[in-house]
Amino acid sequence: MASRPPTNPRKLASQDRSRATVDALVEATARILVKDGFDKASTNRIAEAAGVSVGSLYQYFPGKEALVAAVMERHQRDLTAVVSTVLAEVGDLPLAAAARRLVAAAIAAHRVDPTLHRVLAEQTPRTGALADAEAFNSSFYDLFRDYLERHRQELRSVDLDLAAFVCVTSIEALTHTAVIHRALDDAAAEALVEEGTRLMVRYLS
Amino acid sequence: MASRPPTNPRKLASQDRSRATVDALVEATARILVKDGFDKASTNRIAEAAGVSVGSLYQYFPGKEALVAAVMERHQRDLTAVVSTVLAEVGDLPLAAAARRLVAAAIAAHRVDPTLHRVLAEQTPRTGALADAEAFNSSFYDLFRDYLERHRQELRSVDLDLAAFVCVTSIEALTHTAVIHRALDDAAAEALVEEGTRLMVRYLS
Amino acid sequence: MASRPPTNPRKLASQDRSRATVDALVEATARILVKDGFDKASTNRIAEAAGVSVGSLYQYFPGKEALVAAVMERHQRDLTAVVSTVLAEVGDLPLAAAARRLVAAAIAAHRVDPTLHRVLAEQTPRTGALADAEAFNSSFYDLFRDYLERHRQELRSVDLDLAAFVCVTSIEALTHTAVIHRALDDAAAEALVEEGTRLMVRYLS
Amino acid sequence: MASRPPTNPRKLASQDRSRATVDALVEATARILVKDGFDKASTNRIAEAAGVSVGSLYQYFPGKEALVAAVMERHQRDLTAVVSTVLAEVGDLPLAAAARRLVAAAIAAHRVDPTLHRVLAEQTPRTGALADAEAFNSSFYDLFRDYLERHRQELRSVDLDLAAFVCVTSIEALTHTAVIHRALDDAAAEALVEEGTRLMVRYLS
DNA sequence: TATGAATGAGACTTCATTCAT
DNA sequence: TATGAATGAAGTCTCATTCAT
Repeated sequence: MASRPPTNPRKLASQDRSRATVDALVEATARILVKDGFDKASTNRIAEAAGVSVGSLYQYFPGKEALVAAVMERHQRDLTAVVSTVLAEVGDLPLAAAARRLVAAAIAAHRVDPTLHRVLAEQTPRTGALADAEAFNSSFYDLFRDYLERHRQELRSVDLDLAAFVCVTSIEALTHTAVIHRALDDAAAEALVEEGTRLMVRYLS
Repeated sequence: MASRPPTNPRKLASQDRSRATVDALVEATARILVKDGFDKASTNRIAEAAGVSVGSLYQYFPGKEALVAAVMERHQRDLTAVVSTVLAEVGDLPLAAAARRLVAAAIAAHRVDPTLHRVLAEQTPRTGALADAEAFNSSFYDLFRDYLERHRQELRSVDLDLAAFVCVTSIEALTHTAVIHRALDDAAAEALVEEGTRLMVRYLS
Repeated sequence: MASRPPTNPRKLASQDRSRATVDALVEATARILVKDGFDKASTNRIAEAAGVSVGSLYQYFPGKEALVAAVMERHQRDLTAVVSTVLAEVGDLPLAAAARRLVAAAIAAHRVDPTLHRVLAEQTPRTGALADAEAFNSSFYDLFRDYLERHRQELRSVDLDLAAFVCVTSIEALTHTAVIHRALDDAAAEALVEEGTRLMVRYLS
Repeated sequence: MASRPPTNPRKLASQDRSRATVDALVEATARILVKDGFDKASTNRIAEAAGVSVGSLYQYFPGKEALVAAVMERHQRDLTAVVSTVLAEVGDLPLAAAARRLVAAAIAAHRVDPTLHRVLAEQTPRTGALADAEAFNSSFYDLFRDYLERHRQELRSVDLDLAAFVCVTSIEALTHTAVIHRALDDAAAEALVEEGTRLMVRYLS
């Protein structure tokens, strides 16, 4: 067997290697964030945990902030995945049924990686590059606004942007606070879904 | 009888001096927090801004965290003052009227020192001593629960603790997000009061 | 009963008070030295432990060094008391008997306040004022030289100063090292007395 | 065959650089200890004297203590070299001759770097990591015990461990005190050798 | 004389970032 | 491109000492 043609694969290998390094760095950042908190997450420690030299770290990220931002984005993607899946499923359901599923999904989303979520929410200064990651729930607004738009006839007449803002902000605050600051057993979660659903439904209709 | 021993006056002078130093430090911390953000608020800078030596700072506060906690508490006291005043005023009003005033009060509270509020919310890691300051809105829960208790007959049958949690958390999130992340002109504020009121009233009745 | 004549007693009272303060400070210094070591013995802590203000401390002692020096002197006085008592008792005994008693006394002396002794020996920098307190065993040299002088006829012909130096230094090192760095049970102490005695006696005769 | 991968040489260069930094730091520590004493030996000053940044210092040593410990070890190695050389030379000589050479060697050892020796002995608190360096003369015990073992027939019957302890401790104290606290001219040194030898020889036989 | 608040030099240490190899 | 030794500004904190009251 001859050796594989070198150029393309080599480039690919190189790209893969880059990709792997980037992933390892983001992964290591998340790990340290969860294990030791934001303050202890120094670039040197992250590089070491990623099995990479600090020099390489700076090859791929302009600094610590960028790494944390990457973690935030990845986390946000994970959450969005949960929510948008549900939204797709309930797209045709009437408000009451959809609302219930959505509140439940919000709780589920907050349980994806609660420790990371907490560190990101409580210890990470929303400054500089991180300030933008603060655009946080913006994808949820959009997704939910879409739903509302398509179910306009079920709603009282209302500014959809405002209604989406009110619903998303309230539900996110409710589920966040409940999951992060209270021990949320199944019964409590059930009650929370109940109340959250009522809050949304009665507000919108 | 001989003239009184100078002990008491002396002690008082001493106490005043201490008090003045402590106040100057807390005040300086707030100023720097607002002007330069959490990260720039080093103990040396705070001491300098307070016109006091670092040594004195450490005589009264174990570190930066304690200073920021003191600022948080002071800020929280200010907010609570606004809200509890209104709650006292509306104690006898029916739900709909009270709710409107309360939502307005929540917005007013968030406008007490918005920049400080923002820094505290966005840049201050809730870690160590600061983690407890996270007991944040607990005074609001209590105050509002009292109101609900006294107006029970206007409400559907509901767990008051849970209802208070839902209302306070939602309204606080709504007003916080609106004031902090959106430029809230008077019209928008008016609309927000409208929506917030509706959210609460319909949820509770 | 008339009040006592004021002048003299008052002065005395004052002197007593001074004396008491000085004693309290030295005592507190020793206590902290033993409990927390030299590094933790700050003037503020010493003053507090003595129930006295820092200001007063500086009224009586020029600084931390002076306090430690006072503790050293007091300790040295205690040790000297032990040794000189024994030397007085054995003044007329022949060398062999006297030597045995003296070595035993050296061990006893090292057991007077072993922790303080250790702190003084191991943690206290012999610098500045403390360097002189280093004149340490000088009183022992003198006392022992006296003994040798009075028993000259039992000794080989030898420079008494040199002989005293050799004996005192050796015995002190032996007992110090044994007491401080080894757990010295009764059997070991007995053996040490035996060897120390032999060392001295054979050296001198 | 392609040219060898640069890894090894590079690593070596790296190692050399590290080694040089470490050496410079230890050397600088010793220099400052000698010139200014223990108290003045701050990490910043040491780093500066070594022509290295503080950061580098902390890359290799956890703190001042570790640096001083390294100096102690190096010094101890130097002393041991002197003594063990002589012990090797006199291994076959009879006690009297060997003893004389050993006492002389002890004096010589104390003259290797007397100022450093003094600083280490008088100003360096035997605390934390430094407490262990206190294992100080243990190598001398071992070396000397070996000699005694091989010359057992020349000795009275005696516990070799105890005898080694007595001899090493005494001679070390004698020479230490003489070199450090007395100006030891040649005549005095000669007399000291004489007395030290007598002390050991008569004690052992 | 006593008090203790205040001082501030300076010690220790960390960490984001650079750069020679 | 990777490496990791080196950098040094900057932050945290302590403590001997002073001095107004």
